[in-house]
Amino acid sequence: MDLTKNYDSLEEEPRIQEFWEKNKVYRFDPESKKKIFSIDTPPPTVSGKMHIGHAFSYSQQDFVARYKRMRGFSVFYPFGTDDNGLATIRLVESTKKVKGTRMDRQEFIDLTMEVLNEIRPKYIADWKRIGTSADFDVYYTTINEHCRRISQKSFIDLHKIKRVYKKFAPTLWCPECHTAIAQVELEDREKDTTLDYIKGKLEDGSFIIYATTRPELHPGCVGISIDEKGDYVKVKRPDGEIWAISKDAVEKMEEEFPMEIIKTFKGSSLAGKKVEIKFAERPVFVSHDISAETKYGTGVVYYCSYGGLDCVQWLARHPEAKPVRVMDESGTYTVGPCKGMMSEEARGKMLDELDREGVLIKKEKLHHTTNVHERCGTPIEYIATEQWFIRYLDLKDKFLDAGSRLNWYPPHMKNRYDNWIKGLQWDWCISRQRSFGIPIPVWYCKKCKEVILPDEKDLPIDPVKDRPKKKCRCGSTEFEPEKDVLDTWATSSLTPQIAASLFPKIYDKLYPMDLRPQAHDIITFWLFNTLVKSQLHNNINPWKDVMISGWALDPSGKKMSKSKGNMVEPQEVISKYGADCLRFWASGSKLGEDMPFMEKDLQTGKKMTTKLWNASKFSIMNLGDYKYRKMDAKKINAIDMWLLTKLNKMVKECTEYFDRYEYSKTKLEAEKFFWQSLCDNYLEIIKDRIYNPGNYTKEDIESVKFTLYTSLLYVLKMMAPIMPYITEAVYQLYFAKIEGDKSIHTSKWPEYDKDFVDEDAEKAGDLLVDVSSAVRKVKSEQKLALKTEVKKLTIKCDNNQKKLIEIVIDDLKAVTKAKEIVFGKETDKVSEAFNLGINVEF
RNA sequence: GGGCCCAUAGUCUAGUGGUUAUGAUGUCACCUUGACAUGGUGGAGGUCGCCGGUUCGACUCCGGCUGGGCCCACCA
Repeated sequence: MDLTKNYDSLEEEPRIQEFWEKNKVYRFDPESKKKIFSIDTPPPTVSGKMHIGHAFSYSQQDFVARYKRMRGFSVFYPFGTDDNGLATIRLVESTKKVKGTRMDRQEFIDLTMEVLNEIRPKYIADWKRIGTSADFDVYYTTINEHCRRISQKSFIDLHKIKRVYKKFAPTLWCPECHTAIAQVELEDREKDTTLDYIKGKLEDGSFIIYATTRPELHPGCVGISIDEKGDYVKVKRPDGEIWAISKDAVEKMEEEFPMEIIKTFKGSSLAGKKVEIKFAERPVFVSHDISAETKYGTGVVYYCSYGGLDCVQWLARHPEAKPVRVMDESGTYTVGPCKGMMSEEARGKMLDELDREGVLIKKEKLHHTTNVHERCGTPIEYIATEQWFIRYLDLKDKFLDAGSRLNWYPPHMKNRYDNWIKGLQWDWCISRQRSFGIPIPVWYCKKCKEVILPDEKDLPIDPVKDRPKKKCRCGSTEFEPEKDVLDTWATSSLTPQIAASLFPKIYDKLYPMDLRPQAHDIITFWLFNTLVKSQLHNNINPWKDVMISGWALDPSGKKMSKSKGNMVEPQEVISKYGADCLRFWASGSKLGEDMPFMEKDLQTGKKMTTKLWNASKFSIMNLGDYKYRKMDAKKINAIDMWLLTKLNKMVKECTEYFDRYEYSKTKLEAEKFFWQSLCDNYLEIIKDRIYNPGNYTKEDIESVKFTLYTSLLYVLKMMAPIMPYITEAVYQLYFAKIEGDKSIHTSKWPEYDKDFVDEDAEKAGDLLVDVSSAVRKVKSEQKLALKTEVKKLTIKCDNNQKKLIEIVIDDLKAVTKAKEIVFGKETDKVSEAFNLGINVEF
């Protein structure tokens, strides 16, 4: 770089990045005596490409990391990738055109590892390119040996304290992925379907009418419920048929189905009645249940194993009803007329069958939301299988309490956490029926079925390949391996422990961590799960602070998604504007707020870069061979003191903002100081001193150079966390050799210095700016160039103002090009905008 | 249905119990001045979503409403 050129971020940034890497500027030194600030960096899921939302929130995290580093902390800022989950499997399946469930287990594992090793470096390169100041040597992938060991140890430890258990129970199941999934992996999908009204035959020949959205589950019907306190009726149809429905339902149905009430009674008199349900294995009995309400449907609910969470809960309340298995792991029906079909197809078939049997009376159009698996969009089923769970529903209060001990930035994000916990319905299902992932470290004794756990020192293990080192308690040496793997969240919920144990000697200094930065969409997944693990294992919170970023939205403020095709790729943006511009944009949103992505905002960052470069160019050229030494505040010129006062106040504010993770306000203040005070005014004011040093004393020149040097350096430092490239470029060009730090990013954050704060000087300078502004306005109105000389400038003001202006009168003359300045009353032009009037004679 | 967030010039946005309501972008006029035309100066553009209340005074605090967003639940 040299001063004559324009700054080209596209050319310079890769070079600067290389400089950082070569000099290991962001290296974490475990031996350092500095106080540690540890960050629980989110490990992005390796999925091909970084998206703009990543660029947005990772930039925001990085502002903080860089700030803390400059504040003198030894910043522990590791980097990991999350690559053991379903997302990875899907990536491999789609790029290699294979299907994990149909491949040999080991072959698929090998293939997946191969793909990961190939794409990972390219993927990480995007994070480096946006200027992430993590130490990329402090690295983990959630599938590597280190993570496998810690994750398996976590399983074993929780098993020992009986927090992990295995149970045959209905589970959320994805028929497409062939695996159990967790509540948090569900997504809503709007759907048009029908609510089907069906007749069940009572023993007296009358019919009880129930409505369902899942008629295909008839073979699995296990019961019918009503509200025992509700009002029900028997009605007579024109053809003589007798129906039993709730009283409330009559109103809704009688228009379409003429009916005459012949008897009114309480729901309780239906209880115990036997009902013949078509295609059900055996007759079911009417029972009371709290979930049945007369005002919904017909007031009669039919329950299947398993139509949904409600059915699962109903079965738990009705132990007399035994579940019937109707489908296999692929969601295929194994019994009844729909044998061999999946739910969608089965629904149509079953409706035809029911119609033919004469029990289908009505199909009502219904628009509702169903749960689908977020990874593949497949409607989920509930299937009873054997799964491993972490038992935590009993600890809701503990987690709520732990959550309230975290410092939330911004505070209202805690509500999402609380809301989630209050709504939890299931223990945490951690087993997945996949071949790729961290194996659940368990064998079963073939003889006595006892669970055999490996020794901690042997971890990680793969029970399919490895064998237990000792006999079962019953003496048997025959074992069955557990084939399931752990859900990826079971591992990624251990990132603080995973990262900290990369440096075992200082583990206690790293964990619990200082900060968890992340976006708001995964509060319920990652944040909550991490807290759970830390509480279960160590009874402590995993971090002190959590900082929640918002999302990057599309230009019209809509969420970006692949399906909508409104994604913006950061790579494109960077190759056009550079990383500083992207980061500048990301710094414009308040923490936690979503922000629409608009290309013109990148232009603003570009302008900022150019302005920083040009102002630096001007300053450096004119500082010449200036030897910096701290000046005595008493020897500083008034107008210089004006700027230094503003500078110090800005430093104080910006520091306070950054300590609260309010990087956007820091940026705002620093930008305002730089553009308005420094560039628009100060640089113009001092030009006469700079260009005509002969007209000034040595002290005047020393003062201006000291001020210019300090202000520019401070501005660069304040902006360094946000725009790390341009600030580094200028620092290297000029300041590095004087200041002695190898990088601006390891230099010290400026400190507020009260010696350089002078209220009178600030007021005087402000008056100067007001007057010169008014003069500019006059010149502009008269269509004159700003350099036009003023013969006589008259200022009308009070005595206090006069005294202040006199302090800076030479600078005022210089900046307004006024030959003469007088104070007086003979103003004929009073500017409305100012509380002082001026008169300008040319 | 529950919870949370948001509403400020055409667009995006800052902000505070009393100022002339911030900045960007766009727009209009002027200025090619020895850092910068990727610039500078100035102008126009707002009943701060609506309705009440508290207050001497509300864009700001409180309540309600409307609209938008997010999270959660449910729709048998």
